[in-house]
Amino acid sequence: MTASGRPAPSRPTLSRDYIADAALSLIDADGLRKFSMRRLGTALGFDPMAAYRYFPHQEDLFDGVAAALFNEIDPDTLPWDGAWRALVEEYFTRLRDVLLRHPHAVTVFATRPVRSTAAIDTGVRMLERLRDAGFPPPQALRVVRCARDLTVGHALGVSVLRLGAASRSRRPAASSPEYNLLAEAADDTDIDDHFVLGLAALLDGLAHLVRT
Amino acid sequence: MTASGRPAPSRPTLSRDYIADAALSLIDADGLRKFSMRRLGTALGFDPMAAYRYFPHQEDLFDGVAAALFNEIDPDTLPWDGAWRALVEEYFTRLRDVLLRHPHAVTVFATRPVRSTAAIDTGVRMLERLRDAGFPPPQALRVVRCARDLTVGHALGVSVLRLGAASRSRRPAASSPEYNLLAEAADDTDIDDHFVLGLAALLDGLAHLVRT
DNA sequence: ACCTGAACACCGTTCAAGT
DNA sequence: ACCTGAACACCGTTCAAGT
Repeated sequence: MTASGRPAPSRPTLSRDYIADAALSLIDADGLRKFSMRRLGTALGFDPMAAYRYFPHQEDLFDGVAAALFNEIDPDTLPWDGAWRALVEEYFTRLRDVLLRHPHAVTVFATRPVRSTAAIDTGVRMLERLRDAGFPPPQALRVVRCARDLTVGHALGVSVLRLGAASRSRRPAASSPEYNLLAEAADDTDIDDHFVLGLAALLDGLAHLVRT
Repeated sequence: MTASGRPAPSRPTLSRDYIADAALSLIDADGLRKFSMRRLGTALGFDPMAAYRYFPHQEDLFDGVAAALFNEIDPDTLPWDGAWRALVEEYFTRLRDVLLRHPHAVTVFATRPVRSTAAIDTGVRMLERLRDAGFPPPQALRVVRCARDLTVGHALGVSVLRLGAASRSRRPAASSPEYNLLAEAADDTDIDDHFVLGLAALLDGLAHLVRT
């Protein structure tokens, strides 16, 4: 494929997608704090500035990372032909699963809108499906935005707690009786098991927006 | 109050709270990207390393900024004696309002748990109130976590869009008919008006957890 | 035309040197 | 004992110099 005659097993052909995937891998491995454009360039086997030939700014690269995360949802295999409720639950459950698989990258996803064509097409298709199910488009948009806010907020909160648990686990000693109520309740509930409950409750509460 | 006899109108007494408030002001004014420990020190009128005498790491300072944001909720004036539903709605509505007043600081709040005594006391009080209203404490904790996830996710999403709207407003031209459904729906809905709807729906859907 | 790395203007953090 | 700023090991980004 390459014009050069080198063996070059360590120098793949660069492209925006390839670089964005490599950036995500680097973030997964070492955390967002340690990520840098320079480290990415050398990790790719090129000079430290290599990524700049494809992404003029770090922000643009992070847009690509967010798009890569979105693609991991695999939106084409969603149950588009089923009930709106099952579609929305599956979509956002997948989004949560993807984000929790990449705890170091959740903030990258949460701090920018994903405007890739895949993301826009999926958004349009979701609105169409909800409209066909009886939601006026503005209400359908509100449903999707609410579910997205819950999902992203949840993934971010869980990731923050899981990543922080290793480093600074300064949970205060259960001394005061007041603290015990919170501590005991926390010990009895997994850190992430409220998502299914919350998403179901949210959609229950929003179902009445059909034909309003 | 100070031991020195200087006029010193520009050199206030430093303290952790004072520095955290100053850091929040600096973030509000110039954005999180431009914030630095050095800029904070000089903004306070001291040497660039001044903040390190009170916060050993930037992370600790950001914990203080998050605690300052929490205090802006003014939890003591919440309707603690009213219905659980009104209490939870007011609490998270205030949290949203605080965060939207500080769009540059939302990520600081969203990326760490607030473990100040004020935050813990408020959390315990909220659980007590929900328990008295009939929620078993683990379910009460799930209710609070769901509402927090929705609120933080919402504030983050809205802040990101508002801050990004000025700089890179690359919304594609409404060319394709497919795009129009999303664009038209977006034009007809404010970027943040789904929060009241979503929080109400969520709490509607969770109310059945009482006495389960 | 593409590639490379020196250079600029910054960071967070440490710590030796002052007072 | 407290304060200060030089110094270290980095950044993102630009751009002159190479090929």
